Amino acid sequence: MPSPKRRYDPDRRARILQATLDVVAEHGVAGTTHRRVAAAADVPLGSMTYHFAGMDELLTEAFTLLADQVSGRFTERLAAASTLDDACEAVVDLIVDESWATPRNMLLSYELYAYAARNPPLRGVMQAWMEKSRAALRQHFTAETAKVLDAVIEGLSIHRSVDAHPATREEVRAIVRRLV
Amino acid sequence: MPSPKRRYDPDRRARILQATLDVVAEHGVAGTTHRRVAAAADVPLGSMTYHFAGMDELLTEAFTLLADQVSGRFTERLAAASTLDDACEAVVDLIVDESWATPRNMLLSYELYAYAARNPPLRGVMQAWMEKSRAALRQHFTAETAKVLDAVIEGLSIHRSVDAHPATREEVRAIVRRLV
DNA sequence: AGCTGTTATGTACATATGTACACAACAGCC
DNA sequence: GGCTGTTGTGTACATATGTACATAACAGCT
Repeated sequence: MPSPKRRYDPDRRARILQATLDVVAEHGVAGTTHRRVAAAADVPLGSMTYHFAGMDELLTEAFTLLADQVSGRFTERLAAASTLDDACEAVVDLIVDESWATPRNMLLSYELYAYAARNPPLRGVMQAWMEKSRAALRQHFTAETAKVLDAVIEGLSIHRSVDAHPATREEVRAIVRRLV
Repeated sequence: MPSPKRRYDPDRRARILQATLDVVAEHGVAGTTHRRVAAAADVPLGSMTYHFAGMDELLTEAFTLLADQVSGRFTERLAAASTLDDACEAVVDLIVDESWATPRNMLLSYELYAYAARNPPLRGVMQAWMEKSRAALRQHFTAETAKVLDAVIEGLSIHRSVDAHPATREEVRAIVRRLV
């Protein structure tokens, strides 16, 4: 039995996962199929069942990747702030910045919430995500304030994505200021 | 041409819509099929296409019904409050009360958010829902506070549904007090 | 009763979908 | 070169699904 060298290409796997998120963003979990993902990732259909045991595994891993990416950027943005004022501004950014609370990210979050409700492993992922966000906030605020801010970020982001006339940056800033 | 008397039974239609929500709650939009809904409503498959032009119409009407029911109860709960203290307690109830922020309601909300993102008519429904909630809050609080409370209710409800150790009623009360 | 238009149902069918699996391609080693 | 075990693909197939539609059931009317 020579050197095992189990070397299946992680690149392809990663590309499929990324494509899965693209497809979910465009068609929803309901419209996500092996074929569509394969087309989006530009891999043959056979690759799907080769790399992933089934639809569940595919979606679970894709959503886990999403949580990692998003919470990573969340933490980065907050870590970049040094003063309390900076931290407040970072929070405002996380709510109103078009490059963060993008329609795509919001959409994927909704799909994740819905999917995780019926998928125990993903519930764990979401709990970890939430805890990581709070930890990032705790670098600048008290534990209590961190919890409230976390909830407000969530709620305002959602409402802004629905509202026909979303709150302006100044309004959001006023709300954040009021909370700290 | 005698009296038109178009009398097709609205009962059956309503029952199908209710069953649709049940099926969505149990299997998600992704797992909702005409056959499953028909079985849940105890009607023949043919009734599906007879009463609803297609899956889209079915889901759109079902989610619209959900929004009406939920926002109705939201408004009722707040209208029952007479003093400011009562109003605060009502808000706390809306967040922590097991009969309101039920797993089922949260789950259906997530599915609705995700679905509405790709369904323009439902976006209007959601905007109306949000506006109605804010109006109910404005009976007791200023417009600004109403907006924040609305967002906090949303965010805290979601986080409570994810959190392994959700905030207690007292903690939530403290947060609400802090905001008004 | 018979006639007529509306309401409702069972069923058939084209298509989409998840998944398995027989094979191909290929790297490493002799 | 040939041999071998692993990695990757094209394809076939059973099943699930949306939807149409030919009838049935029935209410109202004469």
